[in-house]
Amino acid sequence: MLTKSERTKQFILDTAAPLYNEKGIAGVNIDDVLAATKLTKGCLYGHFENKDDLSVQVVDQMLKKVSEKMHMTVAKGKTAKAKIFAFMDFYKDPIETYISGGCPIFNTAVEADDNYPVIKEKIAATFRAGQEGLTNILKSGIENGEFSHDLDPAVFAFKMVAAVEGGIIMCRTMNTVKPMQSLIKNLKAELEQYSK
Amino acid sequence: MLTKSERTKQFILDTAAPLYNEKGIAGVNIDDVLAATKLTKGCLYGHFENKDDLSVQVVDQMLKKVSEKMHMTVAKGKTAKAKIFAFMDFYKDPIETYISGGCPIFNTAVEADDNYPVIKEKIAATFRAGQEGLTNILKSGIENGEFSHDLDPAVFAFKMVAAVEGGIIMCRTMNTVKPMQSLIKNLKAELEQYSK
DNA sequence: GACAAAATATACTTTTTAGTATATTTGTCG
DNA sequence: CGACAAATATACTAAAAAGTATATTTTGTC
Repeated sequence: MLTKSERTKQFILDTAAPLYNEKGIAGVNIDDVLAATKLTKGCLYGHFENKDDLSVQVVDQMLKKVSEKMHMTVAKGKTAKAKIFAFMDFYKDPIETYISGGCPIFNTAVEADDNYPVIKEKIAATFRAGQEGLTNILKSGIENGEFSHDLDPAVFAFKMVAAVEGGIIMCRTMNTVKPMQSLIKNLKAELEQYSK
Repeated sequence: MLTKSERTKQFILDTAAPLYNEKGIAGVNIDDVLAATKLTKGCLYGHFENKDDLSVQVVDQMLKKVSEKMHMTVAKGKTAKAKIFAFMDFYKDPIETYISGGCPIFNTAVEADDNYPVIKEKIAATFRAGQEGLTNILKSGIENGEFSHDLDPAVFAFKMVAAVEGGIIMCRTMNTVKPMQSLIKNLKAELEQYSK
């Protein structure tokens, strides 16, 4: 069982996560976190050295959680095609996301880019792992005869993730889920072209 | 000719733009802008009511400039295909962008999403105008026989922008331009499939 | 169930950032 | 050229945010 301290720390991270995802790292301040958690400074600073420490840990956890969740979702697919389709469907509603504020990977990627090298590197690792995972699924689909050899796994994996994630941002801004649904349908059709 | 005051204001907007694009709206503070412009508070506040006013005008101008620039670039293409290819090539180097920090539309879209409704609506309008413009180019390409009727203009336009913009963010984070080059090649090939 | 240690709350200080009042300079036009 | 208005600089105040010292409460263990 977790100790009381560990549970509190986890509670802070969980409660702060959607705040960070919505407002961005620079947009969150300690008082926001205190208000959301209904804790006090003494308590917060008992668990985190300073704001930066909190930020890094929150983002770190967000990245881990979404990767895990994505992995679980994809793993449920029995065939390579089913796994890839499961990935596409993950954010089929880009407005009501499982964590409020859209995809935490992309949100933090944009902000970390020129400002937080440590976080940026973690996101890069997340991207690389994701690309590798999806590419391997597509490769195994080619090997087991699901897809033709004309499919370029790495290129399709990149295109798919870039399109879906870019689509999330566009849909959220324009406040409509429609284009995302068409996009997913189109990407699925594109992959079907390579099905045998 | 512009008055001295107008020139100073424009200088502030131009100098602050890359700062905003890199650090985000919440990440920029007045002192950053003063340091970059080498002006003083008295001067800055003579041109802008407050920080919010400055932020809105900077973002507004960034959106206008990038839209204009994009429009010019696309307009140079003689055929529909050339225009679409020109769009894709616009950010073919996602790291050394014409304004430091990546694409200002997407950068601000992510931050404005849950925080700045006024700016968010401006970005939404920019997206809609862009989608309409690209869709119309594709439509005219179908009408003049460049592309087959199997091409869905609106869906391809969305997919292309989403993929390219998403690709920019991924490439910047992973610090590589390679995947973007493959992506553009792939999107061009996809469009070629509909060429007659 | 008492006691030590850990966790949390309170009340403060420090630092950072935004904003303003006023002085000085600069450009423009009679 | 000189006056006057506009533009800019200086030096300040106000507000917000981060961080800390210390008191109090709670937790887990014997």
